[in-house]
Amino acid sequence: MMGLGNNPILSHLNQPQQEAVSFKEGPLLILAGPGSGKTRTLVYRAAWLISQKKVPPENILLLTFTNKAAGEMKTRLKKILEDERNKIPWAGTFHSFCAKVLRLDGHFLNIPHNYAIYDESDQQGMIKKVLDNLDLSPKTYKPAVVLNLISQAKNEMITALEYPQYARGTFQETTARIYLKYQQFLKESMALDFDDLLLETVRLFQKEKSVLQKYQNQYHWFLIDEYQDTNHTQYLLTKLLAKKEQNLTVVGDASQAIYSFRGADYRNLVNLKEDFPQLKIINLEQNYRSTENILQAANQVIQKNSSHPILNLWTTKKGGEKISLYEATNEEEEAQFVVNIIKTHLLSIPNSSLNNFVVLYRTNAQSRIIEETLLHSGLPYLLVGGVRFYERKEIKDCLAYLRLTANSQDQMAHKRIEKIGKRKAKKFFSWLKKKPKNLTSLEYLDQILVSTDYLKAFDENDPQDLARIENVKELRSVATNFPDLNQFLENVALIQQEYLPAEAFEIETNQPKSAITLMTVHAAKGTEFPVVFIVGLEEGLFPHARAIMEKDEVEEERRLCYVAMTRAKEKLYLSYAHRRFYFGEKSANQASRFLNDISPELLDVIKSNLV
DNA sequence: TTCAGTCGCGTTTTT
DNA sequence: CGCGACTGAA
Ligand SMILES: Nc1ncnc2c1ncn2[C@@H]1O[C@H](COP(=O)(O)OP(=O)(O)OP(=O)(O)O)[C@@H](O)[C@H]1O
Repeated sequence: MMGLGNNPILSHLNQPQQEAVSFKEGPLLILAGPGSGKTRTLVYRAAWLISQKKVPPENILLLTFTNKAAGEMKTRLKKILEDERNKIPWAGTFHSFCAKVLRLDGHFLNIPHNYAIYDESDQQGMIKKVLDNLDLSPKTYKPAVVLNLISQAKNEMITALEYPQYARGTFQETTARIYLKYQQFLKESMALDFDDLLLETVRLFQKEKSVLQKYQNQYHWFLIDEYQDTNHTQYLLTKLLAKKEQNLTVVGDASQAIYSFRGADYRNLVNLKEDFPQLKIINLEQNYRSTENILQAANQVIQKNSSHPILNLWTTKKGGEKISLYEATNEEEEAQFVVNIIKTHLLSIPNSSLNNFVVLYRTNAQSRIIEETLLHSGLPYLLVGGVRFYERKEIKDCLAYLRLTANSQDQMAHKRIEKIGKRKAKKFFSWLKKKPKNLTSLEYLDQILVSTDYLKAFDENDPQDLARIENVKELRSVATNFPDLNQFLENVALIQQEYLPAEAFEIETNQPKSAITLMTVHAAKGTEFPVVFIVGLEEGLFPHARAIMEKDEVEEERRLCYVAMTRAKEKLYLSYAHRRFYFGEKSANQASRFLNDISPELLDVIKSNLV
């Protein structure tokens, strides 16, 4: 046998990475900081299993944090496996996996195969309906707040029937009543919300051993990324699935846990030790992404946290450029600074691509001013997240028709169709009555568009209407990729903000267009860019005002800042504005506490010259 | 049934 | 400030 280092797969990895990739069997936890190659190791491990250990790809389950990340991992895996006619393992989020399981085997829990998946706005609509039904005011019982409590309960596997036991105080007691009715309405609608997907799958596995066995026999190897951001139900799923074969590889970093607001708990990482006593832990300490200066500054920020371990990192990229800090007078000037710097970069490095730049911010609202300034300068940008494609009126209208076509009990889709217009609804329902069976998603969509005269109301000369027509066309092109209607709707529900508009790609090459990326820090998880801007580093914004009361929440903001900084490979720009419009009011802000934690030698401070 | 105008509320972060 | 939800007029 040849030495491990000569192996075509292992030769691209350092020593501890090789150890992880070629780890024989049993539970394995890779704990490592940002840029140390965790994701890379996971991909190579899958490749190793397939090409060296001859594990059939269909026996491997790859779970990621977003479906986009799953897509990227599949692409990288294909590249590594090259000409081998290997298939690629199934890869997706916990939610997608569960959706698939319930589609197939949900009937054991009386979940029909054509169940609907309710997103945030469907959930809110449902809660409003419940409040109406129980004669409660949506002012006292804000749907978002109630939903948050219900979601927390579901994360802990507490059902509507059990919730009253745990409810404390009038608000929670009323929430218990709402929760019960909410579940009843969901059931009537044959619908599940996001949390239900996880919870019901756990219930299914616990209740119906034969189903669990079926999946345990199908999957023998489990590879899970970003484990620090899993919640309790996801932990239970991991345990149930991997218990039998024990071949579990998990990667994570507590310092990058940023989703606790959604029930995630980084302690799931160490909890694995209890449920998998054989657990082997491997640390990766070499960072391949950032310069020494960037790593040092990021480390100075995260060092203030005391609740979780902070993993060591080193790099061979000694020194590097200093971190620039810009103190702007207001948010307009801050945005102008970003644009000016990018322009300067482009001039000094003629062929440098706009894809090298990312602008990160704490809240979505901050993107507006950056967008406006970029638009004004003529520089193309790509907004990740933001007003999502699937949230546009015309798209939601089309989807409501399709949803009711798939599942006639879907109350929220029904309500929306009524709201679109009585006349169109009438036409739609008469079509639905004699609706042909077994058409493709696209055929259904086209028949609906024709029978409701949906596009007739739009005026092609009105640019806004034209955009709507274009959007519907784009929906048609997405539909061609998912001929099965249930799968199409499932994909739409689970992809949500991950969807990139077609205009983001070059027509001929299908490569992403050259553009500056704009996104929230949360959305930036797992990415890397040569040049990173973090804007709005002000007390009250980052850390956010709603997170500065509790120690745990401040620590999470700090981790968020750490994640943001460690996205940068070569150059990091930090900025804040002394004054900023907040809800239409001007407010004065101090520099973020995180900036004070970075030692001055690492910083190059640029003061606004326009004061 | 539709649309224009007003009010009020909100911004953390998202599968 | 900007958007969505609601209301009243046609
Ligand atoms: N052994 C290696 N040789 C060369 N490059 C490497 C090696 N390991 C990792 N890299 C590179 O380092 C960068 C970071 O890797 P990766 O994204 O896998 O890290 P990560 O630990 O998952 O980061 P994060 O925690 O931020 O998601 C990538 O560009 C990757 O290609």
